[in-house]
Amino acid sequence: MARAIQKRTLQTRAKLLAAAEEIIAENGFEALRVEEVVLRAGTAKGTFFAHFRDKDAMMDLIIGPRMDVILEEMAGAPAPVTPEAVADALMPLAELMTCERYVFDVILRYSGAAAVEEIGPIANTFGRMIEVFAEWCEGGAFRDDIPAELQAEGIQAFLLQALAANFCALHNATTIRERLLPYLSAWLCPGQEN
Amino acid sequence: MARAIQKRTLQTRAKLLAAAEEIIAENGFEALRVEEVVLRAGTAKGTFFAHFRDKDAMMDLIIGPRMDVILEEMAGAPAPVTPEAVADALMPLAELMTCERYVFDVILRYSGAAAVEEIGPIANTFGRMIEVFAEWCEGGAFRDDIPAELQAEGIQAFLLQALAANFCALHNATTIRERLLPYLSAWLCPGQEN
DNA sequence: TGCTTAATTCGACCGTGGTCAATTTAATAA
DNA sequence: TTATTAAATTGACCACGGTCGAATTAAGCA
Repeated sequence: MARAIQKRTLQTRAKLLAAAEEIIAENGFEALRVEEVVLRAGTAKGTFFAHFRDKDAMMDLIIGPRMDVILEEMAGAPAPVTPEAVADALMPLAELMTCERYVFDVILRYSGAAAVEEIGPIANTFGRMIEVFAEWCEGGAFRDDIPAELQAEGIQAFLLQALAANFCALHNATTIRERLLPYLSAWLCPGQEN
Repeated sequence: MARAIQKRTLQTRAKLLAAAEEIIAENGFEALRVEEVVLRAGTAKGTFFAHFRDKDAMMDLIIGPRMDVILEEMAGAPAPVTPEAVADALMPLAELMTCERYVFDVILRYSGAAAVEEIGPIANTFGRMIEVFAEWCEGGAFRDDIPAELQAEGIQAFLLQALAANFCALHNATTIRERLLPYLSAWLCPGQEN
């Protein structure tokens, strides 16, 4: 029969996550070593992998919620009604997503669920992102020839395009916002003196 | 003073690449092990890393040219003049880019140059891709309120969006083409009964 | 309170990418 | 031809993510 989860289990998991957050606060995501996490948490290495499928799964669990916080702030604020305002509204999320190259890689890798069974925090955030963007588009401020959800998916695609270019040697002279705005204008307000 | 590159050097490099291609042909990209490459090439492990910065750099060198072959075929063919035709024209490239999850990951990682100094084959291909797409858009078949290059970048963004969704648990019921077409129609021909 | 068994933890071990000081090879100078 | 030296190659070694069977702990039952 299925037994209840032990309190110990939750404690161990919390200790591991706390240790990870500590390391990230000190040295960034990239610098996180499983070895170091278990050392600080006072557990064995095997315990780590009993709690998280792999290192990236833990990252998913740490990065996803951070994105959610920002996303829910966006959802709570008044909907932007111009491409410029959309770009502005996206900046906090953009900043988090590009805080490190490694973070952006993890986000990309987990943006679609890694496996069919399991939709992780980041994948969920990407779904939620579409909802939030779609709500902006429902308002009627932008084009009305296509569904709001399609518009939302376009915003997401262009956001990723602009963020990826940020890490590109050829294009990183311009800022993310500068790169993003032309896309958004052309996508959300086609034909309007772009 | 600078000495000429030895013939031996080129031979070794060729042997390593040949061994890698062989392994890929047999078992796919994901299965490639550096250990196995040097074994088949008859060299030491260190030699591999004297020729390629890391394993992924070699992948860049193998995947990039494969993409180029397809891209130049696209460039040689008549330009598509409808969103449907654009989607069709993109399919061969899409198939290569998604042949393996691992391949798509490498492509994404190298699509912007990994480092400022060095623009690799895949990054080059992404630049060339914009040129080819832009030429399609110059033709005047699509919207004319924005520059052809911006249109081209949009096509690239949507291609990547559609390919990424392909690996996503939530969306992989539909085909890449099905996912791509609505984006292209809305992007290239806004306002036309989408 | 002890017994049984599922859940949890442990840590030695492995696979694989990547490093580096030492060695070998070959291009040029003497 | 021989000496010199830069380039290429070698393989033992390291770092680090991840595995697995053994040991331990605690939940439910008699």
